[in-house]
Amino acid sequence: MLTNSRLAYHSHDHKRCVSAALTRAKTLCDDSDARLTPIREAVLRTIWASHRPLGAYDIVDQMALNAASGKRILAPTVYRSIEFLLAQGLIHRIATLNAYIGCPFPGSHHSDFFLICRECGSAAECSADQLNIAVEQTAKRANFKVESQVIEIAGLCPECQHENQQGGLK
Amino acid sequence: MLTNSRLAYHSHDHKRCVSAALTRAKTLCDDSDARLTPIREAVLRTIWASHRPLGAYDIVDQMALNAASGKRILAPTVYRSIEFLLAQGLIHRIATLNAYIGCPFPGSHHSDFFLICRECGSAAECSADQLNIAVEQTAKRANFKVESQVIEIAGLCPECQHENQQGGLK
DNA sequence: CTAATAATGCTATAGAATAACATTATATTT
DNA sequence: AAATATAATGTTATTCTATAGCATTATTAG
Repeated sequence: MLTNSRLAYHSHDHKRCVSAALTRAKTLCDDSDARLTPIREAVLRTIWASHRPLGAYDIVDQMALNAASGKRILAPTVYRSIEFLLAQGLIHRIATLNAYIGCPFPGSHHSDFFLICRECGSAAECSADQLNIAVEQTAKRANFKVESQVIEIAGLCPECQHENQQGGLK
Repeated sequence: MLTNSRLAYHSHDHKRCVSAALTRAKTLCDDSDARLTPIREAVLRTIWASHRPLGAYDIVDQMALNAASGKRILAPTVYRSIEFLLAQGLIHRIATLNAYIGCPFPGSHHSDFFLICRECGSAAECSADQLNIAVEQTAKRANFKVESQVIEIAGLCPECQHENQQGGLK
């Protein structure tokens, strides 16, 4: 099973996640003649600020804060960057949250799903053959031809399960 | 595998789907002391007009048409009915479409998923142990505690695959 | 019958996403 | 380098989805 759940839910040197994501993004865009402009890169960096899916307007606000000097990047521009990053496979949309999250392993073709913690908000991306096979087989039994799939699982991540136990009834 | 895919994708006597859904709804609401008011029933009937997920504002429009005489039912009222019907398990929300669809087998506890045809818009609900087990096991490997899941699969239903073949390159 | 609770009506607004068109930047061709 | 085409961004307005807040009406409980 391919997953970034270790990183997503536990404290770690997140700067490495960000720099790795940006490096991969540059490489992939170079290879496919896609233009990772400064704005697009800034949007990607903003999304990668954490492992929590981020709403489009949160991105707008964050970018305004970070570039406190210049002019605001407005919603349509952010949405265009999102569209670009989605097309490149550098980010994913979380339908149940209307939010966006960085893809930890772009480039590798994968049918992915997300484990989203309702407590801390962090989401891990996973790819499991077993699940993809189950999807294919059940669809096949209905003679349905699968083209895309959205699998979003909500619950408690390891850390937040632990904290809930410690916290008792609170 | 529990599914209504036969009905959802193929022509059938849909009036029976509607009356069955309404009968079940009344029974379930009676049993749980939930009040299936005329408006709520009308919303449920509107959603059951087809096997295609229906947007909240489409419901608003349809209800205005049907009750052409009296006064319009406005969005907040429709959303309240939706909230009620979701709570009773009589309908489901399709996150990828921001739309709502009748549950063909309410009352039975089931972790369900949807096969949504991008061509005709019809969606079948399915419940497959194999898929639920796969979800549980993959989540377990990440030490993630599952509470709810959204699985929405898009593609082509049997009918629309067939039509595409017949239509050739068009 | 009255008080309490639930449901609906109604207005406004929040939140997510895109349309349409102007402007600027980048790439391509000559 | 200049001219042209293409891509990206700026800007304003709007559409679509969903809910907040409060008034009114209906239903239930005592």
